[in-house]
Amino acid sequence: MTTLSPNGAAGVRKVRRATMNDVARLAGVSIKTVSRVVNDEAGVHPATAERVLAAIDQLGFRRNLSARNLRRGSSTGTIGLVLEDVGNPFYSGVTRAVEEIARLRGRQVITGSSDEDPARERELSLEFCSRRVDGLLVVPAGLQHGYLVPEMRAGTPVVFLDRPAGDVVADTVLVDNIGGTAAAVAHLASFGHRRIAFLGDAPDIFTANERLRGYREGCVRAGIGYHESLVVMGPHDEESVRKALQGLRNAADPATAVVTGNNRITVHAVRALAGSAVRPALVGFDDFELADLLSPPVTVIAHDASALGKAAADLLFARLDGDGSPPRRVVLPVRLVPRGSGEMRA
Amino acid sequence: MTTLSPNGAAGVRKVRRATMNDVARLAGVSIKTVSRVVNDEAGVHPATAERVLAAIDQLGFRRNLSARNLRRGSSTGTIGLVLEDVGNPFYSGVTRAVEEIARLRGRQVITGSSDEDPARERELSLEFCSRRVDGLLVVPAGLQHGYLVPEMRAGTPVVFLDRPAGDVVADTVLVDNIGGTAAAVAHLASFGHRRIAFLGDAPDIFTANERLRGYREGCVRAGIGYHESLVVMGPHDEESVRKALQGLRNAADPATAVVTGNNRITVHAVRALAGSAVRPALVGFDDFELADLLSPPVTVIAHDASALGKAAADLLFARLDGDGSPPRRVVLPVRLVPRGSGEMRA
DNA sequence: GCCTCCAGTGACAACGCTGTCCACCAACGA
DNA sequence: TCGTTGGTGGACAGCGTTGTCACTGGAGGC
Repeated sequence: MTTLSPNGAAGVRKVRRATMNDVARLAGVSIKTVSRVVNDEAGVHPATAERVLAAIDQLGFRRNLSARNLRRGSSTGTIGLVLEDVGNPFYSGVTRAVEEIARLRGRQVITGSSDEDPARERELSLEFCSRRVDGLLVVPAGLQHGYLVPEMRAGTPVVFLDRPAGDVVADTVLVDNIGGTAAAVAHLASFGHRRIAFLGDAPDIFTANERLRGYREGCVRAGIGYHESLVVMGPHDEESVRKALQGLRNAADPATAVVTGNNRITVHAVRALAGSAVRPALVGFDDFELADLLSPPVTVIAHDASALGKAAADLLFARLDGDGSPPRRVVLPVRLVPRGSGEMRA
Repeated sequence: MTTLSPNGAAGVRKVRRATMNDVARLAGVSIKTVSRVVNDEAGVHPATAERVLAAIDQLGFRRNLSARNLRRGSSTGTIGLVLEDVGNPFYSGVTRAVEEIARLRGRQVITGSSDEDPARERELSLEFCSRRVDGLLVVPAGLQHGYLVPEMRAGTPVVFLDRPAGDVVADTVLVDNIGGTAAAVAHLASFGHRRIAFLGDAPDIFTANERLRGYREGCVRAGIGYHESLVVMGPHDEESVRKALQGLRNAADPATAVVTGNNRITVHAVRALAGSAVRPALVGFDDFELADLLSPPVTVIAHDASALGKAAADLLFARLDGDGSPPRRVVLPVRLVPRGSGEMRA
């Protein structure tokens, strides 16, 4: 059993790491021979290799990948992933899927959360480019991505996911936001609902806006008309969702059903509605764990975080493999999962 | 509005990126002057700087951080995070917290999921070391970490989190697993429960084992005794949890309460119990979203993923700042959140 | 007029590694 | 005997950057 303090002699920091040169000196061979051993190249006498390996072991040598990649001009073996918040279950699912694909291709993933801040998104993306990532996956926070044009032109493929880039034509993987909310409205209307409200995120967020469009289309198509008074958009913490629902209930002609624009809003709504006797029907965008076990359960528009991540990563690697076809836009389908969240009118 | 295909001339890949040399040639200055401009060093004539910046812009130059770090021998500005699964909400919370601290220190985070596979954990950790991460955060999957000793000795600080390292004395941040399950048992016993079961994960997982110990201690302390027949340990998918619960219910002296060993098991249990008329009281380890909105709500032992990530990252950066004190073991407190999940006996 | 000083600039080496090319030494056939 | 081959090993350059140091020319002091 080895037990060792991490710092060797206490207080000593920044020990110089052993280099191939050190190994070579210790083994009494040239640095090139060490390189050959480390890279499993042929043409080294077994006895020599043995000596080199012993020296490597003794010095705790580990080859410096930066130097190797610099010299070989080869890829850094890294891909960058910029998203809104790794802590959000949806994006962590995306991250996991990307990691999985990257792993199959022998790449590491370096992530960063933009927190919906365009400046931060830009900072992260460019930082990753400076690190010479082989490719970049970006969930756009802002609307301007001209700053990535030089990077793309220089050969770093970029794939946008969940939202499109603002002013650049590039590979993009989206989900069918419009179809989703339209289906939600159709679903509710099929149960006789005519006063269907929409609670969405800030309208400058692409997905929020698309989902509003889908909602509107759904209303028109269902013949129940689009009424602005039934729409509340904006940043949604628990309190504002509660207020919005209150307003919709107290109106002259109250809403009997609500469509929520993303998982956070849905959860806030569920919490706000808990315990109240008269509850509007609820359909939420994004599925979430335990939605089926609430009472009533929550009908949702489900889309798959890992499918999104996988599609984007696959596209990125296709580009890395030399696919030079025109930029693609992939739209992943969504799926209505009916769970009976009060659609049946009393 | 700039619109540009990412690949420039279709099909052309791997364009050589502009280097400082290219910029220097274009601007008609020496490479060193370009370096000075890029690094905001004093002593460059404004007009010269202007020319250089124009060239940089025209070529889409971005300094190569690998080369820079190699030359300066300075940090790579990266820290590695090896965990079980970024897709798990608990670990994604950890990731987010680590990212946050890293960001304040101007570092990027590179993550990898081990999937509870020791070989994969090792592979990821060593890969990160080859990339010369400034430090490493590891959620151990295995019990042997001697492979990290050379890295630690070479000056890469390593902090283990959530679980301790197997055979290395090193910085570790844990949560109070034993205290947590003990408190859960005490809580249930205070409501008169005497037949309290425990459903835990595979016992070779450190946390699972600790939580079992806490459960046992709690039972003994509450004077209700420890009965092996009330304990089910092992890999837990939904089906096996369902069967275990059935077994506990159909026993001669059935359990009236259940303690579950982690969030996944808790969720499976909730699902298995849904709809049944007679339900045991339930206390779960790990809090989870919407636990309060289930009926009945679920009492939990809560611990904070972001607190764990933050504590570990803080410790790592303290080491990077030169803290050479002996390895520390930090144990974060847990908190019982009573929600009334059937503790009251009928 | 001469010397000093300084702002502005560049030449060069080196970070750790690998690709290229060449040297050396046996053993072999002619 | 010589040239040739194959196996083994090393010298050297250079990836893209920065630290060191030295050079230039014009301003200013005596």
